[in-house]
Amino acid sequence: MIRYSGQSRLLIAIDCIIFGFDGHDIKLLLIQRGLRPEKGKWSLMGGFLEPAESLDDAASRILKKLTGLEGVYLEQLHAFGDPLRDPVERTISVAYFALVDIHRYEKQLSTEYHAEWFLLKELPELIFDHTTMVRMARRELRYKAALHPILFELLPQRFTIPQLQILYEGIYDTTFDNRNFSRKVLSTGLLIKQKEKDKANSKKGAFYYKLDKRKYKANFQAFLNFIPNPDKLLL
Amino acid sequence: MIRYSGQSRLLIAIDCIIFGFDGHDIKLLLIQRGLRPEKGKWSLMGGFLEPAESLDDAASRILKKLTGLEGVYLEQLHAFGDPLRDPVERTISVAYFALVDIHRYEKQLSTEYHAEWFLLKELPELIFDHTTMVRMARRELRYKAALHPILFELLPQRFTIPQLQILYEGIYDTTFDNRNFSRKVLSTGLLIKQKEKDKANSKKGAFYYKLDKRKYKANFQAFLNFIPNPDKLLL
DNA sequence: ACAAAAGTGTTACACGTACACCCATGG
DNA sequence: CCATGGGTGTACGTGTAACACTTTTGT
Repeated sequence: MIRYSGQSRLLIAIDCIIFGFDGHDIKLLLIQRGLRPEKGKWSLMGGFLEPAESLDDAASRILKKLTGLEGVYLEQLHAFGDPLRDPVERTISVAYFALVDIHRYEKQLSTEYHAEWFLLKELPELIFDHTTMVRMARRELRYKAALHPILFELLPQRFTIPQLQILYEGIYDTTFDNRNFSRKVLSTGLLIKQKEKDKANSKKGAFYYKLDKRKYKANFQAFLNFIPNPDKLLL
Repeated sequence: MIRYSGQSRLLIAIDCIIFGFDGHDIKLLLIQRGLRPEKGKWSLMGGFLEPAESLDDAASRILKKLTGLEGVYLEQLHAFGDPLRDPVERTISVAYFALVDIHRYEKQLSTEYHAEWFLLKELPELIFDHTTMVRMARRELRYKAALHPILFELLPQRFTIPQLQILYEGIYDTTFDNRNFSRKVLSTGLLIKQKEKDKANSKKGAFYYKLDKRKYKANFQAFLNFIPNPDKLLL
């Protein structure tokens, strides 16, 4: 077998920043590290890249191993390669962030991996550079969510506009005018109104909506500033 | 020395997508690959990660080795890890894209690395998955440039608004209304008007401008849609 | 009846776009 | 003195934000 000579080879890890939303707060799924060093400390779910799999495949595999979920939103965030980031041995980590509907995941919490949901605003200390990863993922999520209808990935199939608003308000740590918010969201044409109402949170009740998957996929582009007709330009 | 056991270790490459602008067209700097296989075919400038350097440092080193330039805009794009992307041996490539002022670089072209500027619209066939990398970089550049004043990195210190417009028009492959364009750009307050005019391209002459570096660095956030007061929200 | 959340109507205004028109200058 | 590209003034329309007000229903 021919190989490139004279070069060093390194471990490749994948780490997953897993976001969830319980209806009130944005949460992050963490595990208690099973390996030494830092055993017992909180960590992102991760693993090593295997010889025959792509980075995306590895991220999916690792996410599934922890949550049992498939087909969730998963996107490469950044590669982290500081020489000292892992004290055991030099390791490059490719971080992915995932958006999961927290309700689809109510299983082996605290069993095999000692996994637990933490409030994004009250995270424990994390191993290595995982805090940096989370900070970058959070920033990226804010960024993307401002331009793309990505946060629907965190909601159940059926949801109300007020629920969506609480989610957005959590992401941006602010409050919006509910009247304008619902109109703006509906004006995208991405939502399909259902017949039933959610009466858990108010007396009047808020209509449920579902995402129009076709339009959702088709409208994933941006609509921007600084350029006259951005809609027509960006792919 | 303790190491993680039972895991395979891989080569890490860095590849640089280097954009330039000559006043008319957007260009990409490519080299002729010196290694087998695919020796002689066109390729992005790249190299292997060395044991003691970070990914960013490696990208800077590789960029400097080819262009002699330091302090240019350089940003991680994506990690590519398809198991078969390099036929010699499995290699993870972390791609970076760079924006350089093409005028600062008029040196050893076609000497040590057989480097050459190609029109972005007329690239030759590239080795491995480099065409995919370029496509992603181009997309990212469009995306970022629509939100951030990033394209100034491609211009010399002193430039005119019409030059800037030609650059934007090249990126988005379209034309803009020059009257509105200049006003919009000036309204950002990022430009400082100079006393001299560039009379090379018109009889009246266009004033030169310089970038207000302080404001430039301060105003690197986005101003967006979908969210009521995005300016105040995104960091 | 009342409180509380959901949602509609209306208005003011900022901003993007279009375009008539003026400016400066070299040939 | 006119052709050419640079640039200003202005008018129009769309989209966003603000907020008064109506709807619905459990207690």
